[in-house]
Amino acid sequence: MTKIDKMSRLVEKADAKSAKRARKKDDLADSAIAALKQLGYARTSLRDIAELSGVAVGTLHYYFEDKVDLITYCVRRYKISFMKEMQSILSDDVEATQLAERFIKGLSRSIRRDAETHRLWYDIRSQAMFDPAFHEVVQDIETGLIDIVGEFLTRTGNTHSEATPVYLMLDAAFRYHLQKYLAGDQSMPARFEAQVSMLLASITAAPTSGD
Amino acid sequence: MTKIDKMSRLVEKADAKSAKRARKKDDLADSAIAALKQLGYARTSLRDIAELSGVAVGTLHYYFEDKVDLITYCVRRYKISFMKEMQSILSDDVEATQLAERFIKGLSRSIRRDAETHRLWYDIRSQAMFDPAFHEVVQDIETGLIDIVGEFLTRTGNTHSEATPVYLMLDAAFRYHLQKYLAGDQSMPARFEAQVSMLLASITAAPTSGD
DNA sequence: ATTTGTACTGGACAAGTGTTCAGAATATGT
DNA sequence: ACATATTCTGAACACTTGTCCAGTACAAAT
Repeated sequence: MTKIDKMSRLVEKADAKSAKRARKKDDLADSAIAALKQLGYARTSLRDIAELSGVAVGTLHYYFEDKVDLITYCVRRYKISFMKEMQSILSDDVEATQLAERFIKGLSRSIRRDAETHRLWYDIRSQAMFDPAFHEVVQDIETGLIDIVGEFLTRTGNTHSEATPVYLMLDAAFRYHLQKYLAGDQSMPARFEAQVSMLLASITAAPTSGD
Repeated sequence: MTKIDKMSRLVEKADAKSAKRARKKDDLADSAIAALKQLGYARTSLRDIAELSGVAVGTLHYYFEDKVDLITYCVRRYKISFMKEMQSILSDDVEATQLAERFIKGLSRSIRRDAETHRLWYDIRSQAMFDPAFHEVVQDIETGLIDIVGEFLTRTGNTHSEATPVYLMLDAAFRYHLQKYLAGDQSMPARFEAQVSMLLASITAAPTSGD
């Protein structure tokens, strides 16, 4: 066995180790998300998470630096999976009008299915206004979301509309209907679809100048 | 002195009492707001507030039921003063285009001047997604804000636009630029004005159907 | 079989939390 | 002047918080 063989062996081992560690970390994150989406950032303690994960509190600190690290990891993880879902809709090979419909339907479905998880995002985004420790996650995720909206606009032939204002509009509507839905109003996902369709039509109809 | 005179005296006294108590309560609330706008809901303790107010912790409980009562009182107090400010702009006797300009300027000025206080609103609104104790304040304030937008639309001759979607748009833009402003970008209030002017133009240009 | 390293435990710690309440201080009414 | 009511205090209470770390369990390599 050559020296290089030995080295590559060691590298493989190390990779397998860190892969296993990463898997476990994600498992813990998933349990943490389940806890966080019920109580929110401030009211969920590490003990709550540990209990729900079936591990000791110390284990959480073994995989995550501190509470902020754990929470940001969770938010990132969830929001990225949501963004991938939206991306996959955008990669569908359908015409513009159908794509818009599918996109909006995807969002309203997400309100119905993952309302509790989404509120965690709004929670952290608000925290970021007070705690710079959350600036980076929020910035990253928000940039990603704007990118998706930009791609959506390109795909639907609205190259003259900017991504940011349209994202803001979608985000506002999403948040508002999510809030009402969580408060018990079952009609909100449908209303969301109607309102967004309308707004999207009026915004993309008129050309907007850049800044 | 008649019986009725005596009674009305007592009533006066009682009124003066409760008026004084109300004044003190508002004083405490103002101090509390000063503390809350720095740290946010979850991270501000009653001791922080008491210290900044120059009273003992017990005094806070003498005027407010509990922490939630105190916080909701503060948010309401601040947000109502903000709404009055906006209302006063709307009562100016100027033509439609000028009014729109003033209104937007009023909002961007509020970002500059009261950024830290506004984030408290977004904080509580997010908390409401988890804690029903905040549902009422959030609902009340949001209804008030939508009313103001409705009045604004009427005054600017946009009777065909609905208040809610326009509020959502304004809120989203406000929040977004506030967030960036708090993160250090000084150019945000100006950008906010530009973007809102643009969006308002495109939204109010196209008629929207009601639901 | 023994060493070495990783994975995990759970008790201890110091610092906080909201809330309560007996009692002191102050104001009010007579 | 006195008595009554209101306003305010701050120590005490019972809990919770994130973090740390000595020690255990387990796996892998020699």
